[in-house]
Amino acid sequence: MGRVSQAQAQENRQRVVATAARLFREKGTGISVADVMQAAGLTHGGFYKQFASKDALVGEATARAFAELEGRRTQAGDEHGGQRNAARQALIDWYLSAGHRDDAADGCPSAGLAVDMAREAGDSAAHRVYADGVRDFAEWLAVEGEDDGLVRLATMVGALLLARATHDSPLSDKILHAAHEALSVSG
Amino acid sequence: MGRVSQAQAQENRQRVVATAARLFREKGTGISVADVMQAAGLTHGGFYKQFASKDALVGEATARAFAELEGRRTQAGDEHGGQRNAARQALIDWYLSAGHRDDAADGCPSAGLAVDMAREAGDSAAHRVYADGVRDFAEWLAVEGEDDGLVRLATMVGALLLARATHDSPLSDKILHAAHEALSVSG
DNA sequence: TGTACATCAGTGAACGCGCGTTCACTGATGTAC
DNA sequence: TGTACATCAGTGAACGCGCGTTCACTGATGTAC
Repeated sequence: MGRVSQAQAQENRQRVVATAARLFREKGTGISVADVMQAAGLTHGGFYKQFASKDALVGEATARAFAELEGRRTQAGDEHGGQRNAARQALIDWYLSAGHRDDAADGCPSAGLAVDMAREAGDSAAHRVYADGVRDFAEWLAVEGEDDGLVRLATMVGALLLARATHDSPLSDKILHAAHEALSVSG
Repeated sequence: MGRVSQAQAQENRQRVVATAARLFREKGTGISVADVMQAAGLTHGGFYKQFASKDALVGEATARAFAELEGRRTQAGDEHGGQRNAARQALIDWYLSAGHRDDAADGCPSAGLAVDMAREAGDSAAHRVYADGVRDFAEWLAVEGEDDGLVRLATMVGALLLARATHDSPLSDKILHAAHEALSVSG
């Protein structure tokens, strides 16, 4: 193949991060470097020209996934003209939908990466990014003057993960519906 | 070593299942057969004399972990003389404690195995056992005539997994406390 | 109850395979003049 | 603006290692008489 332009190299690098951000959420951070590179349309040998290690990619991909989530929040805010309650409800509608359950790759990293973060060493870059992302998301979900959003987020994450784990059972839809109703009544 | 008595062989088999039930919850079902066997005090070669495959062990260990959870529920019921509300509150107290967060091996399989179930094929024995276990647990958590327990369970699982994923941050305790308060007020 | 032998739980080495990471090589890009 | 050459993104094969699984072997247990 030979050398590639600096602009092309940066584009390739970003594609690897974006691909990893999707695959880590869907399959876990255990997915191989070779699989990520192949999904990004490259061979695995070149990975270490762009990243110091797989851990470094996990850190960047985690940040990227939370940036995508923040994009969804901003979009929900824009679509509802800055009305916080309506924007929050729109995000909750998406969060507890069958679509989100069945598409972890484009979904919330608080849920998709939770177990991988729990089982990893505690002082990594990914960890700090993850904790910051969870805190920001909870703050956005908070109802001003009433709560800090942490319980609302816990209910959303728990319902989503339980629904995914029982995806082959009628229980899966029941969990989503029950959580959605609970979070729509009390707002 | 030579042959071992049938009673000893059964005891060894049960020890492997119990060890796997702990390690799968703590480290995920990705932990190796060799590691499980070593933790049970055996060499890995003999594994296939007792189990058809690693998947078979995952199925049995999942059932065992849910049986342990059922034991906790029964114990909570006994300790409160059959008073359902008090027993439920005792279990919630344990569930949302730092001790449970830091000891996944002895903890709730609904939470500890959720992501592994989500990422596995949908028609395994472990899946059916898992879905049944979640359903039973939710029913036990339900407040008769008021709800079906699914939202309560989702909040508990979500708070526990988020607390584990942020275990290196002050956010972790905050999540547990917020969820515990929410589930103690509304009962 | 004793003896002779078949059974089989557990051992330890090996299998093919995929992992994260390294490296010699390629050849278009970027740069010095 | 052209030319000569150094740079380095990407390739493809290889590394040591651990995975799930298999297998020849051991020798105490269980059983037939």
